[in-house]
Amino acid sequence: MSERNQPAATMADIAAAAGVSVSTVSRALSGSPLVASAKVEEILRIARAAGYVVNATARNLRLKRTQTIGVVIPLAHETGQPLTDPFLSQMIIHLADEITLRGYGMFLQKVLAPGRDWLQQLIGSGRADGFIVIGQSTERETLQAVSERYLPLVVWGGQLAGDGYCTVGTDNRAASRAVTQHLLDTGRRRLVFLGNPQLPELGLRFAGYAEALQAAARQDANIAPPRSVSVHVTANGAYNAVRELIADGVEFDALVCGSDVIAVSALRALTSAGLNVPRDVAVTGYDDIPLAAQTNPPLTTVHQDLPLAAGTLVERLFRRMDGHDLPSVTLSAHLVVRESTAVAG
Amino acid sequence: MSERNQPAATMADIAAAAGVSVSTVSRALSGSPLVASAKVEEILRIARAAGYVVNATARNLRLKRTQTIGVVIPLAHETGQPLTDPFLSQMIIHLADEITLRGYGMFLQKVLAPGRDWLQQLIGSGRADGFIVIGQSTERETLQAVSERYLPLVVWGGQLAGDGYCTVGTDNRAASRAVTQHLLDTGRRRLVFLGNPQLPELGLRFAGYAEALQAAARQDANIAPPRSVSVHVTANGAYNAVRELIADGVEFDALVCGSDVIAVSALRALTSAGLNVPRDVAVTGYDDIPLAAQTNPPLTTVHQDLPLAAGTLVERLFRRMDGHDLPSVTLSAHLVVRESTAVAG
DNA sequence: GCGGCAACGTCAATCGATTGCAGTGCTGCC
DNA sequence: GGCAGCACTGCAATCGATTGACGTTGCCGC
Repeated sequence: MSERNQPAATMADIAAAAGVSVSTVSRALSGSPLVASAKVEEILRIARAAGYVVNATARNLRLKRTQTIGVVIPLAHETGQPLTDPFLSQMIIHLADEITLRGYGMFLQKVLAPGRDWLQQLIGSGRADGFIVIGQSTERETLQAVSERYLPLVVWGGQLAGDGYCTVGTDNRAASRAVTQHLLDTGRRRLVFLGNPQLPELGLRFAGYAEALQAAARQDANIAPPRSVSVHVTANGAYNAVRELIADGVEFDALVCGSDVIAVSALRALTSAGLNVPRDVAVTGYDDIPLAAQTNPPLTTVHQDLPLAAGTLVERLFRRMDGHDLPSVTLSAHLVVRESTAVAG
Repeated sequence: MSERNQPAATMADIAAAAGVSVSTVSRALSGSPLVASAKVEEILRIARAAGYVVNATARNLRLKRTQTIGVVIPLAHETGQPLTDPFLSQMIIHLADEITLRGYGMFLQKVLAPGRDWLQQLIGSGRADGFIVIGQSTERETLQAVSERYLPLVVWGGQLAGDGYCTVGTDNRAASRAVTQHLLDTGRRRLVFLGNPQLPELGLRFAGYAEALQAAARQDANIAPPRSVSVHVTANGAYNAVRELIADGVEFDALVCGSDVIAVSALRALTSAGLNVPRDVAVTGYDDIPLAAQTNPPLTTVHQDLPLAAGTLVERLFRRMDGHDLPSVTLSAHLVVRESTAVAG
């Protein structure tokens, strides 16, 4: 093992071996027409034999580009607890696909406790040519501020009025309105929203829910007013919240959950409390993770096209890296009705 | 927008603003005791005001370390088809956690069609200080060759005799033997293995399955010999394979699936063919992804501790980066019995 | 035989930071 | 008063590659 970790060969080594200058090696390797083709062959042969690979760091420094996209997951709202929402992790895989496809690498960074200037720090470090931020967390101001001076930045999340940064996301409000309307149409009257409306996406979903309820309440006085219960995105957050709701004697016949993960946890809580879904309580989610179709009963939810979402994020980002200031995009999402909201009876 | 994408400030700018040399700024920023504390304060103030961030590329070049871990997913065995196994994506998130915790960044790279020297290329590029390869795919020789000359490399996967690289993984063979034994104990006699044994992990799982069968066959002549059906890891691979199995008239009362994803797909196929699980056919998986507990019926599978796995991978890697040549680790995994293997009747 | 023009290579600056070594200026001690 | 010594600070080399601006060589034609 003595040969382990020998210093890697440099261009100078190859140049020496080939009896030419470093410049010539550099040009040969990048296919410049300034080098005689016989020489290019030779240099390539030597480089290959030596297992030489151009040092990315040096090249990046010189060229001021890294061929790398930064993907950032801010988790200001979550203290501790590794977040493992399948939606999130699948998104990352799809982003990796899209980024790899374009010949770029992906620099993944979770930001657990965003300090002052966390995003500026990341951007300023020059590790990536552009950034995708997944989820706004509670960091809207930061995103807003940064986007005013830095173009190659795209955010997955909810599109809020007044926010100037480029977002890609589904129409959370409309989809949530549709979910709520579906529950009302199937006879539910006391709907509780589960999720933290501080987070932009969940805030919009809550807004859609509230709108649908209020509109319906004008026709039907039996409809309970909007009510939201904030929930930690941790493993048992929703479970505990639902158990408390029941313990507190709150009456409800439907839970509009801010995400599928919350819904799955809520299902468990309801079942463990002896309540039947959908007979006693209907439950809806959001995201349509693979799990949603398999729960018992299967979950009514909102389907988001993840590959399309990832593709759109990356495509937007690359066009912004080219200097185009593109606006936000809203992707369509559609209601998927399953048994968790089947008509009681 | 005219101020967008202004060239980032450099250390020289800060030095000029503070009326000192670049060296002093560098020292001040890295907390060197060689700089008068009043001056440090001043430089820090100026740097902060200017939103200055040390350029990571330049620093990396100079220091010859990147504070970055490369995570590589080789997919030689899969042509096309973005792979979205929840196990894999969850693993990535957990790795990101562990890596972030240690103050490192994570460079994620999917290698779709490994060419000659793909891993050497990646390592030689100097983008990361160490590499974690997730899954051996069909690249054992490459891993073997590289590991002889490059220490900071850890592989998630199956541990095969004769392989010299450092792996972390569960005892696939023993766990699979336990699964198979469980099926035999509950009365199954014609067990078919689903998965591609070319892949080390699946090969070991197949081996465990075959061992258990052969041992039992010595007591009971009714036990059918081992039989494996290779399956693409794509969305419908297992579904189609199972349908074909049925169409071909193959008799079986249990499917030992190489992974939960395969099992879920197999469940669908069986159900769609009018077969009842577990009455007509028992089904088992491997990984215990969240989905496994929620399928209908819930899946008997092998639980792997993902956070522990990720933690172990990263811990091994860091110690190898420190120059310690640690051996492979086998993590324990345990059988989780659910209804998909309930006793018939 | 020599001017001139391709064709091909090399020199050296550059990217932005780090750090060993060499000052510089001031203090204090004899 | 002179000098050793300390506390800072700056110079310049360095990391490894890229590339514009020059050499150099060879060959052709007149």
